[in-house]
Amino acid sequence: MIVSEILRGLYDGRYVPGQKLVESDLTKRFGVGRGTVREALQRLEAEGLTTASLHRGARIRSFTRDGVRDLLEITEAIAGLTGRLAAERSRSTEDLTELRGSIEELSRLIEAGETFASAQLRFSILHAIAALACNQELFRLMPRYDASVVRAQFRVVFDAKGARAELEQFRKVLDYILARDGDGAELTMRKFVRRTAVAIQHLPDEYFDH
Amino acid sequence: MIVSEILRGLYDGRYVPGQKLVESDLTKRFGVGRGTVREALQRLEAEGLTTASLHRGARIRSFTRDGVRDLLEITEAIAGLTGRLAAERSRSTEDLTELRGSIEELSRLIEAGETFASAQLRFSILHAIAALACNQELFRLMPRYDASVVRAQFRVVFDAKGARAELEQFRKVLDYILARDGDGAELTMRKFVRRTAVAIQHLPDEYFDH
DNA sequence: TGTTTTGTTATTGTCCTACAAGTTTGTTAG
DNA sequence: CTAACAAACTTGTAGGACAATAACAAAACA
Repeated sequence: MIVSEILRGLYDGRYVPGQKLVESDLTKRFGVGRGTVREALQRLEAEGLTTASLHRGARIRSFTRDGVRDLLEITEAIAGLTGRLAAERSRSTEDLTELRGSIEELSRLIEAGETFASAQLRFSILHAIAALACNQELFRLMPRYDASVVRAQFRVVFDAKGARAELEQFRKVLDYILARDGDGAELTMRKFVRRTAVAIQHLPDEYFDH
Repeated sequence: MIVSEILRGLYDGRYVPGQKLVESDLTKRFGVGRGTVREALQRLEAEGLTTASLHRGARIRSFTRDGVRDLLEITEAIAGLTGRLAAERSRSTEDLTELRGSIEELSRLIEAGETFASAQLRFSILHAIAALACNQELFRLMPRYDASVVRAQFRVVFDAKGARAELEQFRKVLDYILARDGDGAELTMRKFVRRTAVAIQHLPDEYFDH
């Protein structure tokens, strides 16, 4: 699939924010028709990974300082809602124990330096929390790939230290969910995003698009 | 544009939730190629107006009871954020006076029974509030058309009485924005959505998809 | 030299046709 | 009435053609 391949390429640096995606290149690269490529590009745009303008084609998104602030403001609100709903609505105890298991595995992966695997597991943990929230619409919003662009563009922020801090937040959220404390879960999820937002805003200008 | 035409058709009942959208019909109806139709359908799906499944094509979305609850939970969070940011960040006084003018005009349109015009103005008021929030990402989320489906499917809820209640909420939000009261603006915007959600949940089963 | 104009090229937007893959509908036999 | 089968329809995908536009390079001019 073109979309997942570009995502993967974004992770390991083959694609970088701002890069142009030319249709004819992609048809050759993936051996598919132009229609298929165009559909993939549209999907990428809908999910926030690229921006397109008329007769100019698609580029991988590149955030300005304000742009990433705006995105993370919304992400914070959505993450908070997810935490709250998970705490207030989760019923399945087996999902919760599975979540605890995933968190501990993430801890191992981080310490082992398995960055790609831990990024994937991190995503699946967020997905699991969204599942606890029993809200299907969250799944329509969650796989938005703009988060992947943020991680690619501000890679320095997502180091092992940040990962450990995130891990701690995951543990706290899980406790709040178990305690059915909606306020606590919301606040923790929000802090989890805001910590990232603050770290990014502290970066110097050269990390941002202009 | 196909998208806007279908939106319009959804408003005045030519398209109804659950209805199938066949590519060949649309090519004839709009006199465009199949590729163009497919792109339009994809855009509609990305924006939540239709759902598509493999080899079965696209249908206009039809909400279950839980589905619309889920959607409005998220809408409430986003609307709350919009209100908060508008109160905390708005600087331009001319935008504010223009907003006040739009609200008064909406009042006139509602009393005159101009339902389509008032629906459009209502949308542009929400847009104006989002503009006050100074967050470009909100504009990427706002034009999601799933709200149009909700209005089409649960039409009875959006009557003149509801419109007047909304109007009152708009006035309150504007006051909170002028007072730079983020908490008040957030709460009012949230109530504004929740009122709709509650009204919809009170409808009998036959209004919902199963 | 620097700037404006013009022409070339590359890319996208849209259309068309064709065929394979899959779903839905209709028919017939049991 | 049900199940199996066949036909018709719809979608998914490939590939080609053409016009519209943008990006770039070259030429003309001040």
